[in-house]
Amino acid sequence: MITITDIAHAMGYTPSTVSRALAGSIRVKPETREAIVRKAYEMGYERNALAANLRKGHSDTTGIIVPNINREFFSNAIGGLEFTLNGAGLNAMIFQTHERYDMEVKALETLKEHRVAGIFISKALESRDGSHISRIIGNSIPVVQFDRVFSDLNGPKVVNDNFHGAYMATRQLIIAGYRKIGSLAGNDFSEAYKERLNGYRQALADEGIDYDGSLVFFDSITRETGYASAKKAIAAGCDALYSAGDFSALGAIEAARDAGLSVPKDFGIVGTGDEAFASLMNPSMSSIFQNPYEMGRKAAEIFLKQQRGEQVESAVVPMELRVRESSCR
Amino acid sequence: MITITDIAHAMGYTPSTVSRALAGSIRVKPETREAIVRKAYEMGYERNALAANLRKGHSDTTGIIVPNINREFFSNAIGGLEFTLNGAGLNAMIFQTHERYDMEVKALETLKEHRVAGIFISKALESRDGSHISRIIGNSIPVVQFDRVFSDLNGPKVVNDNFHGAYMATRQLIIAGYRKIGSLAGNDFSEAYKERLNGYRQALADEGIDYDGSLVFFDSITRETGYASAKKAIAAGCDALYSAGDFSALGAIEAARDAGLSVPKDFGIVGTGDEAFASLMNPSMSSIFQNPYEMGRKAAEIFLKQQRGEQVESAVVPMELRVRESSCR
DNA sequence: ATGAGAAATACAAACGTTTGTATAATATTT
DNA sequence: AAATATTATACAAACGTTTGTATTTCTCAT
Repeated sequence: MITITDIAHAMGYTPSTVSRALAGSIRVKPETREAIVRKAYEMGYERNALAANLRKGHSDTTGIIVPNINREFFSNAIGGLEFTLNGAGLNAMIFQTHERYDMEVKALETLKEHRVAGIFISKALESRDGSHISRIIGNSIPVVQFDRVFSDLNGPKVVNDNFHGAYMATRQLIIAGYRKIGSLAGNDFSEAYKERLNGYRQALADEGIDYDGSLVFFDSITRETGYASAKKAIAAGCDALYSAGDFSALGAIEAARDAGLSVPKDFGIVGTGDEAFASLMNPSMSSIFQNPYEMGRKAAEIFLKQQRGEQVESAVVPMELRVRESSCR
Repeated sequence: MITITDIAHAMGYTPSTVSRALAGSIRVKPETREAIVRKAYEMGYERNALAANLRKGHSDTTGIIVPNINREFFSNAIGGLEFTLNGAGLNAMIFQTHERYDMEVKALETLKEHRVAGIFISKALESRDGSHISRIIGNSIPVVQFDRVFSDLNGPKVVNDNFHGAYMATRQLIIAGYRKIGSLAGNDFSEAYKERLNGYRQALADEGIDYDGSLVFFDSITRETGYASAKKAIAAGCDALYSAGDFSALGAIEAARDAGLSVPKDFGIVGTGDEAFASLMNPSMSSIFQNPYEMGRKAAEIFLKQQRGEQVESAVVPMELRVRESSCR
């Protein structure tokens, strides 16, 4: 494998000059620079990023930690991150935690070992607080949190405007004529779910509907739990639900059907996340689009700003209500 | 940041001994090893993977190149790869090509710069052959191809048994009683699609149905092209389709509905890929499951084998027909 | 022609490991 | 007790860059 030293020897220069030439430094005469670049190409030189990173003390690679990459939301957020990072000459190592605390710790340790330039993280459900991040990373590596953030951990965060998303969804159901609207609120007491619940409550309040705590179901937001909770909601007389997740909304639709209710005529629903299947179902499902790609882009931009030494602050990405058949009777 | 040299100085050993102790070498006395490990922990030592990789001449990181991570297939294949690689103490850098040749080249160059231990690649549609891989990587880094492989590029490959998948799908449609069965065959003349077409033809032949080339549509397999092709197929009298993709199958269902046909009573369909929406639709869509997680695992195992110097060979992963409502009248 | 200043390049150390070889310390054999 | 074998650790180079400083070479004004 050809090194800059080989090139230097072959041309009678020193490695330092070759290094600077290849880096495009103005400290080397244009003609020599060109000659060196040409020679490097001829000799089939490939820069060793390992050595360069070691010498520089930090890597040109960043780390992304997410619960799962096979969710619409996260894969698109990664897409946005990658796009912006690549544009700045940075790469990304991706780690999945599968919602497990120990895997999150493992990922952080590996990224620390690799002296990555920065870390983007969306927390695992199992992780209660951000103390492990402080412990492992400290402030040796800039960390940008997105979507699922640790409320106790300082630093820039990119989150959705969950309050307004849930507000719009609930309001749309009310306007469509549904009267007894419950909610599948999630069981992870993260900011995101709290905010969604608040948005739901505010929408009810603004439209003069009393809040009824018995119509709010705190459970995980899977298809199964959604089905079970919706069954209870229907038994309690609900004619609509705002669900903090799309899979639980799907379960709710199934529960409504099994209860002999027609969607959207007898029962309305709006989900959250706009998973691909939401628009492909029949009837199609209304959902709140989270704009994950944009969140990824924002997170990366905040990091790049921070890297340039500029002041950074957290960002809120607006959600977008996508009204489809399931919430329009 | 603490280094092994710091630990060595603090304890009166040399860096080499500390290095060996932390690596668990038997060349250092058990008691010293333990003492060093304890001290390292106390001092908050974090190994610098950059330095270690440089010295060793290769990285503990591998590279994964896929068209897009936000497809059911690829995100799960990555999941399988990661699971196996992590178990062997390896990490992965993921790159998306977005089906573009130039991005594939870029990814390969970056991975080469990083002297990754191995590369897993599923080719971009735009890439006609594997000459760029030979050119950039040569045999400096082991490459394992999966799913979308370059037929002209040697080395281990992990592919689906596309022939049998398509065969089973077509046969199921015949057995269900459909008579004039066309195919949405894809327009990318890769092995995968060719094999699917062959499987389709063989199933027809085995059931004594004549092959009619006019019922086979070579086009990309998007929802839109699927809709358009299915429209023609219906006009030509088809009562069923085997689609080489799920999105085109979805388009076909819409085309059938718009033509006043009921699915599956008047029109049957089986897709390929088993995207999440296939099971969530109404009627649910039959599809061939590609077992991407298993493909990822296999690819990683082949790589690990190769790394151990063992003989490796390509693998074929069976597909699984998931019969649902859309193909059963 | 000479000296100052600028431009171009050389020198050398450093980043933090790993690893082959050498040496010191201990154990074993005769 | 001396010679040998074994074990434990030290020494030093190397991986391929980057970068601060020193040196040489050139340019230009005096």
